[in-house]
Amino acid sequence: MRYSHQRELIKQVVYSTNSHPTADWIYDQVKSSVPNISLGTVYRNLKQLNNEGYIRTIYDGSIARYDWNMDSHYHLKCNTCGDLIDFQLPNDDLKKTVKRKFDFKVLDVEITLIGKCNKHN
Amino acid sequence: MRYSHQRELIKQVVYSTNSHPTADWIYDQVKSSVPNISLGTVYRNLKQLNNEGYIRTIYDGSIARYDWNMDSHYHLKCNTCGDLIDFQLPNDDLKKTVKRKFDFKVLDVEITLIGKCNKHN
DNA sequence: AAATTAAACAGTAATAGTTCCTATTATTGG
DNA sequence: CCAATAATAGGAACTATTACTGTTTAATTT
Ligand SMILES: [Mn+2]
Ligand SMILES: [Mn+2]
Ligand SMILES: [Zn+2]
Ligand SMILES: [Zn+2]
Repeated sequence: MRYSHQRELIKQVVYSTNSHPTADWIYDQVKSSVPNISLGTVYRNLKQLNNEGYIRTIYDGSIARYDWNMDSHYHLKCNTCGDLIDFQLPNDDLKKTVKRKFDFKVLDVEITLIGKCNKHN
Repeated sequence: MRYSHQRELIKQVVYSTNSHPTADWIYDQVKSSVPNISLGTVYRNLKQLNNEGYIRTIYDGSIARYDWNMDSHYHLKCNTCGDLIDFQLPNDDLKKTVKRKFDFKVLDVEITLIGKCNKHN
């Protein structure tokens, strides 16, 4: 992967926030340095940064958000303000612990384990 | 909510499978009984069935799938064949237990807890 | 049973997020 | 410096979903 000014800026923007930004938000930020960058460039580079392991892509309902934090961690999603908050836990008694530690009322738990099923051994 | 033939069929289709079907797949199924049903009708009714608590909507990456199983349960997503498989577990030592019980190699765990954060008490 | 009312409909246009295409520009190894 | 080609800007295309509108249908009232 060859160096590109745009990709470097995009990476910096993702690394500058804990807000799990969308492509659009990142686009707006980078535009202040490179006014005529195109949204396609943002998406292309986000995908590359994802594939190279610099960032990860998480889906918030149907929209993609980007996360510089590559540690194994989970997210609390507030369905009032939309915030996505990092958390890390030993997996025991999730709801109660989250209520106690984060003062976060869990209404819905979504767990997806991604991997390979036994059809492909 | 007034009775509708279309909604009844849509509900039956969702209840007839464990595959967590997409709107499009449901549309195709229902078309065999009601050839000129429109996709908008499928989406509208799926949303109503969801709001009335007959089915739930789950997001598989960026696309919506529908699930008749209203019990608290989780999903295994195979990233080779795309299958979404139900599972239910006490939340302890997830990866190892899943590997042992389901012969499913977990590459990535996604957990989202949806609720309300402490800003809204 | 006919008339009335409004929910649900089919068909289609619009929207939003994302990817694709192409001619041009920028990076880099030699 | 130059040639090779990766990356870009700008815009078209695509996909899943929602919104709009005139018509049909289910339910309620005469
Ligand atoms: Mn995170
Ligand atoms: Mn399920
Ligand atoms: Zn909040
Ligand atoms: Zn599989």
